[in-house]
Amino acid sequence: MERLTPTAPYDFPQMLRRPLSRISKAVAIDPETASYSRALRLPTRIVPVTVTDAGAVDQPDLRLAYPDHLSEDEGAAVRATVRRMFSTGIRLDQFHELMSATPEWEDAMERFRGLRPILDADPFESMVKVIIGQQLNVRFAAALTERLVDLGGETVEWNGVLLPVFPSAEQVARWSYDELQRCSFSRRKAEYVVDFARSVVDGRVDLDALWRMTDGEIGERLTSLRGIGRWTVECFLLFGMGRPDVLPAADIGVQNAVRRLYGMDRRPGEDEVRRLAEPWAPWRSYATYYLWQSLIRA
DNA sequence: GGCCAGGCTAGCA
DNA sequence: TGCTAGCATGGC
Repeated sequence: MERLTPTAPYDFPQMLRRPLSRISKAVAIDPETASYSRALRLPTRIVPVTVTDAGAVDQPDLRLAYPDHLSEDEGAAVRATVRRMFSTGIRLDQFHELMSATPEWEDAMERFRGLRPILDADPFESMVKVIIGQQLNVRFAAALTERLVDLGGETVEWNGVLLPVFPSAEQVARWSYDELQRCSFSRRKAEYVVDFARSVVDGRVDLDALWRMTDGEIGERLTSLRGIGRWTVECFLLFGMGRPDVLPAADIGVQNAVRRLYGMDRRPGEDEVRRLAEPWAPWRSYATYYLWQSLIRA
């Protein structure tokens, strides 16, 4: 058991009550004990991890457990991944300070105090989930993601439980479009997902290289692939790369949430959202996440 | 039953 | 560059 020492405020129980789209079969959440378990895919092996919090919002005590037979390098990789996924290095107090200057945000900032997104474990998984989420209601998107995990069929044993593992790019690349269509994927969505996996496997897309790129460079690289547009890249930057200042201003959900928060009589357009959001920089990703939350927990 | 959902592509002006 | 039809499916 290792301590992860995030900065306060940090509301772990609230983070576990996430929007449906971020929950898949590959993640086991126990609300009773406030614990989060899943398998991580390292280059060398699959590693199950469990994260718990024995503290409170203003004194978080986040802890990480994983099997003790890992090498030093593997342990370091697991710790780095979990720290990134659980946003332990983010100074959320600065975000709260910034947004508290806007009266429209007062209620949301109080309700969501300490809330951070739980990011995806790796870029491949993230992109696949975002492509699945295009233009679909979140519930159905979550169901499709579960079927994808089922199709992979891989599990790892951890504390007496079998944890399903999100399929690798190599696995998905071998599937046919038909296989995904039988899981209720549209033909196009099946093509987008499988083709993306194939471009990762054959090296046309270097996911590791993305970490060293700017948001703009990542967008340029990824939107050149069929099925990946601006919205998809923005969500990928948010949930896959953990970039802090992304604003999907064309997103219907963001527009609906802004409309409600600001008491508008119609849905604002992309430009209007962008203008309104200027003062939220450099925290526009967190503002976006809180807006989505406000829709789900209305 | 119809409209909508945390869009994208291809085709056209 | 900017607009639009078509896509596919489940939720409500």
